[in-house]
Amino acid sequence: MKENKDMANINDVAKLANVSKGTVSNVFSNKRPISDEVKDRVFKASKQLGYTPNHIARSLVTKKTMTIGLKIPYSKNLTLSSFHTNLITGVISEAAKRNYRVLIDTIAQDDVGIPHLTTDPIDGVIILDPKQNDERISFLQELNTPFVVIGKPQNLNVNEAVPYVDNNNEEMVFEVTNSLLQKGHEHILFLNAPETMTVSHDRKAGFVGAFERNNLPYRNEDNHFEPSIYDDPNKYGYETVYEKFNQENGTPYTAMIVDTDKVALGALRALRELNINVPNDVSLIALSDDLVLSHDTDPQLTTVDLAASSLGAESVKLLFRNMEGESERLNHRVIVPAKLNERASVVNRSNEKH
Amino acid sequence: MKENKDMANINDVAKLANVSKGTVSNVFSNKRPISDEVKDRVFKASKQLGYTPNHIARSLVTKKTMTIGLKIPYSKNLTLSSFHTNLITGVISEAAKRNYRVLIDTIAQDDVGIPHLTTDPIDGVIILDPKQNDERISFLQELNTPFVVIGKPQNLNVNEAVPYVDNNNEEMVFEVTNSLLQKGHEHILFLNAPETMTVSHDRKAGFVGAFERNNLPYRNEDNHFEPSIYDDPNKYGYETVYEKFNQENGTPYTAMIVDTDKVALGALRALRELNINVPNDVSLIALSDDLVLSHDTDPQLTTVDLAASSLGAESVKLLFRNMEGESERLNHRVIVPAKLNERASVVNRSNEKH
DNA sequence: TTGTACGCGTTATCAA
DNA sequence: TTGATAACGCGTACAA
Repeated sequence: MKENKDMANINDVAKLANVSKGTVSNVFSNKRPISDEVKDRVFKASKQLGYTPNHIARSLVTKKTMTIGLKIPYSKNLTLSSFHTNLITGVISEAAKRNYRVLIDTIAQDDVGIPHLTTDPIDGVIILDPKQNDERISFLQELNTPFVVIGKPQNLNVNEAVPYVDNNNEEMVFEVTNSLLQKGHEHILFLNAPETMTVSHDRKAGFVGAFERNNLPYRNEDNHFEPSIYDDPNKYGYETVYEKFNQENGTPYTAMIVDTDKVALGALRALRELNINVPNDVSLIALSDDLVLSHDTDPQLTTVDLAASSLGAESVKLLFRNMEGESERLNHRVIVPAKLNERASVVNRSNEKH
Repeated sequence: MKENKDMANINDVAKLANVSKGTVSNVFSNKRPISDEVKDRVFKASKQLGYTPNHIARSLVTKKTMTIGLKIPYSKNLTLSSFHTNLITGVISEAAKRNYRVLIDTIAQDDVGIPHLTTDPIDGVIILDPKQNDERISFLQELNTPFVVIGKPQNLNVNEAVPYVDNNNEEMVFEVTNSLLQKGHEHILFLNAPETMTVSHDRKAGFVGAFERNNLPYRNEDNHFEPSIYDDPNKYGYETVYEKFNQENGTPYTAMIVDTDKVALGALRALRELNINVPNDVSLIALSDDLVLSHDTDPQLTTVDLAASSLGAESVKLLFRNMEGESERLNHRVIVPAKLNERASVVNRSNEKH
């Protein structure tokens, strides 16, 4: 009965079971066949001593931790959106299929550029919210740590292909914008993500492209990047809409595309206060991931489902391909298509008797 | 230029900088003062070789991983609710304050009883959703791993005090029920959590207690435990309400308390289809954590905020007190009060002209 | 500061 | 085939 004593180790078990260290090791790792009789002795001794193989010592020699990292940057306080939640779920579930677990590591935006003082106890890492010339990417390449980016990396200083998983952002916003233009909306406001995020440029390209395709004039102020001052997306939606729509001479836009579900909620609130009806006065589409939420707004929100869970799962798959060293021959890029869910917040103006 | 070679280790650096291993170690860990000149040599050599201290080797000797585990059981597929999300946020943020990170470990409900084959590379662990006689608790005690339970553990086979963090569930449901009774609701339906979860019994006690206090009859069918068949809480709310309220002779209840926000959404949907108005026909209160959601239902939902983020943060604080060995003298129990947010989904029947 | 034992498994290599 | 032996991985800590 060694109670408060330190845990038993492999030597104690070997001694008690009258076998060697190596045999105990093989019993637990199944690397070599062991006779049932010996196995039994070892298990009995282990149970008696309360022995469990030490994960750390094992990792030291196998160089596997059975863990992948997930690096989530945050701006001021950590707040996980439903996009994050779904993405994390996808990562965890896919990792679990391979008996891997997920180490969540949050970093303040300001610290993104600072290298870690020690290597992480992980076999690979998924990084979120890549910024232009994101220094995390060069660090990881130096350390030779397998990694995958969620979102489109734009590192000009890196010549190798960076593996990443992303939505078809340009195409997705093109399609959404195009469908609005086809429905007779000529003035569309886009509340885009912050300019520092690479995704915002793809989306802007799709937005502008749709106007060009339809031979309609695009004005630069129609694309509105989120200013960095906001840490509350709801507030961003509310204040921006209030500012843009609080005008004497009618509503300047007949449709809006907004970055996230939370921005949409803020926008809805502002429009309600301004007595602007959705969808009759203004149609609204959110690039969103919270399907529960969108069903329970009034009106039900037309959204683009970003399939965050798939993004997470695909990033794990790609990461494992990298970890297995197949990276050279494989696609470095996985595109997860977004899906338009049409609900009640969009109206067709062509049919209207305006 | 050792590129594809293995990473440099402490010996390589020591050799190149012309110092001993120990000195290099101290330069990185700051355990002993080192002259600036030597420090500089070491840093230069490290940079040249791309050396970073190996976290695993360090853990092996310090016996610290700077990581805490978070064990989340799931029933069928892993789905993280907003309660989980907030809780995780609280855990991560509080851990980050101490330079700790969080290893998320999900376990299928069915596997809760199966011991792990190796010790986890963590310094302590937080476990969620304790069940009656949860075997994880005895395992952790055997392994001497510091742990904290979120929710009330009920292990009859364990005599020691189990440290846990919980809401004041009995009191909270008592208050909520009491306030409804005071408002003239005599028939209240409680869609409780599954009977297997310890929390459901505390809540039932508060529910029943409020009837007793008000000298009103409590009927056993008024407390409805969630059957284990559901893995979708929305469906649970929808189907149960449909079944209970789809009757010829008027609505059998004038008020409902439901377990989570998602159950509330399902309940709202069913009531809408049954043409039962909330709150005029039936008042509704959700034991919920999603403040965004509750603002955007129609009507806005009266909820009890479970303060999941605080639950997470407090559990980390308690865990650290345990890890520092102070457990003997300290409180093993932290209660995080829930907070009633009154909104539009509850009506006062005493004032009505019924 | 330096040298060196140490922690705890794994994995050749060798022996039976 | 199975079992035993010894070297190894990578820092830390303590005596010299």
